[in-house]
Amino acid sequence: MGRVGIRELAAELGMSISTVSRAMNSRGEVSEATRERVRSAAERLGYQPNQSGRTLRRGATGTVALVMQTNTARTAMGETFYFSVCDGLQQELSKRSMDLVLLPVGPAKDPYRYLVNAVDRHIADAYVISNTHRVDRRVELLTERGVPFVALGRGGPEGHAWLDLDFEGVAAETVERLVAAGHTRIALASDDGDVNSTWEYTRGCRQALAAHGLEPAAEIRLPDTPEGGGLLAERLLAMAPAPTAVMLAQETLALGLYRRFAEAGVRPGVDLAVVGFRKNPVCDYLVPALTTFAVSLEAYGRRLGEIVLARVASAKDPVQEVWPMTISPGDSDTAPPRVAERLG
Amino acid sequence: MGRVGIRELAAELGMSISTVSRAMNSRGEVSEATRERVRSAAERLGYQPNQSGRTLRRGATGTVALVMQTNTARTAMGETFYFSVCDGLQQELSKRSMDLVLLPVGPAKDPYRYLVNAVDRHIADAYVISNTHRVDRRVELLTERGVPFVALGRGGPEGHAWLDLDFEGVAAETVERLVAAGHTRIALASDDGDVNSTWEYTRGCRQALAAHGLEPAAEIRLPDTPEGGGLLAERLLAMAPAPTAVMLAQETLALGLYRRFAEAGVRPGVDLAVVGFRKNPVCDYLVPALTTFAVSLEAYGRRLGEIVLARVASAKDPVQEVWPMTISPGDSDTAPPRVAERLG
DNA sequence: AACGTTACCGGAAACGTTTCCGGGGCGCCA
DNA sequence: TGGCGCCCCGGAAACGTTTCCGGTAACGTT
Repeated sequence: MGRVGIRELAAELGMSISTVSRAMNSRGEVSEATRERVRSAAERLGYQPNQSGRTLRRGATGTVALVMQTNTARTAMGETFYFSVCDGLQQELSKRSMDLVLLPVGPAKDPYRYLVNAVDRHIADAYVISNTHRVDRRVELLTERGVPFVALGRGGPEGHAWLDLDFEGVAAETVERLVAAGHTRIALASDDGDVNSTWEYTRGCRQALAAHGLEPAAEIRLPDTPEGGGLLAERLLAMAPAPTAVMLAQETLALGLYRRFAEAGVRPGVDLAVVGFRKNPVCDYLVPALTTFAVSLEAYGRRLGEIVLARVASAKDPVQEVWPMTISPGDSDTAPPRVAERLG
Repeated sequence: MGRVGIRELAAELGMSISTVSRAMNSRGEVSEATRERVRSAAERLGYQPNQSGRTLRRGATGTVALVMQTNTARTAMGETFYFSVCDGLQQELSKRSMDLVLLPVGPAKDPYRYLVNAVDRHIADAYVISNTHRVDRRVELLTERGVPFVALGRGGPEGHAWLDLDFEGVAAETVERLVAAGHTRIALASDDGDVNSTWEYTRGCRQALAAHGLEPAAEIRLPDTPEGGGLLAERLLAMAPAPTAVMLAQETLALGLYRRFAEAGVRPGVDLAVVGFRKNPVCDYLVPALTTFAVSLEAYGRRLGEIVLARVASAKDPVQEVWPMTISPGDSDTAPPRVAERLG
């Protein structure tokens, strides 16, 4: 049995295809009775408007695309992040009956070229780009073409809509917390890529330290992997005087850091304070539990959805918003610095 | 400036749109010279064939959809399962210049209805469904409609293509390993959902134990979360005689299990053997490192891509394949059972 | 009774592409 | 030189839908 199109449905009902179309889309003038008749017949025959035909005529796809790097080597914890955000995003989009698709760009592909292709072929009506860089050509591309989009993360030239986590806020609060505990030699560890998020975190950290007349004891950049955490530990152990606290822009580093420290007999939370950035389920189960900052990614995704919908509706007044996070204290930064001093 | 379509490009070149189309698709009779001329002009003007128009005419979208549950509670441990598989899948699909999109189905949505909708609207030419259940209506749906698909995981009625991890093999090897070490009271912990994977794992475990005249000391089912792991520990501690080993169908359980054991003074790998299923980056950094089974998810994804392409090409001879995994020994199952006996 | 208004519906064009069909050159052979 | 086949190319139909435009019937108003 072939697929049933609008023509077949109209023939079955003995009416014109225009009426059927109107009834299905609840738009234009059509009587309530026929609308109901069409709807039930469509249900019965399993008719669904063909997406390509509709898109071709309407010029709009009714979908939003979230393009994401699936670079697994870098973002070991990345999947749950995206999934949670997607849940919230999808919830919000479905209110306007828009769909969400995810466009995975593998490590072999060039993110820019990938996006150009997607935009050219008009895959979606709006795009969410993530993992924004300090200078990001994708932002230029999308603004130039007039395609609605929201950046999940700041970066690139100004004037576009973005939503981002509160990197400075977290950095500042972390510094306050450590300084209040008496720490003065605070090291800073982050990913060695040029994603914008670590740049913001680093900047926030420097600013907050400067407010206390301090500067980072070290700024160490390495791959955002468990192995990178091991390297970080080596670097910290080699320093003299040793820092009494270390701030991690990526929690993944904590894994290797903890292990290397354990081998060296250094106890996080006792001999040295460690604070991560974003809480994930694993953080609580590290020993000692890692102090991080929690955020409802679902709510974050919902807000993202709101912004996307606003963007589709109007190109004016781009929202630029920082999303707050709340501290989730663990046992990894309870060390008073005087204990740690003995190591130096 | 409006989007440039095939008509504009043809006008610019002074030739017909049919020739342009032929040149762009390298099909039909067209001279090498004009092909080159068209290609370069397309490049220059930034022409890309409109996807909807093409799809409408061709009746094929040129994309494969991987539909995946974004049930975030489930995949709590820094997972990159889907991402890694996507990388491999995408690599393989791009050889036939097909695209990959990911369809996220949130916890609020009904996976079956979601798929029905996607298929009706002809989102993709082929589908990969994951998280297959013991009886899975989606399999029936897709076979009935004659839509090419591959199940990432067994399940549902027979006769369709699937690719799955080697649950029985892993279960058998784990049992052999534990029995060889002298264990006889082996407990089995798994997710309390009805996904097919845990069913296969459990079955393989029972079979392997039966071959030694044994049966599981317990079959404990709980939520696949860190908290579930805590519950698991409670259950194990309450048993008398206590099992000397526990097999985990999901590694996430290890997080809560380790912690609750630590609180109770029970040392995994010394007082009790623990073995997980699939290795992820965190497993190596647990203390003690969790014994699991490793698999190249990228290669797995590439194989998946091959199968999908074969499915698109021909509906005959569905591939049904189990993917091997290799043990990655940690320190969590080195306990000889005689030590553990003292607990019972 | 004539006319304007309203509510609903049908015909047909349009969206952008691919592909079938036919036709014009051109070379080759008899 | 005529006929035949081959290589390219142009015209036009088709894919399935939405929407503009016009038209009919019913109804109220003057």
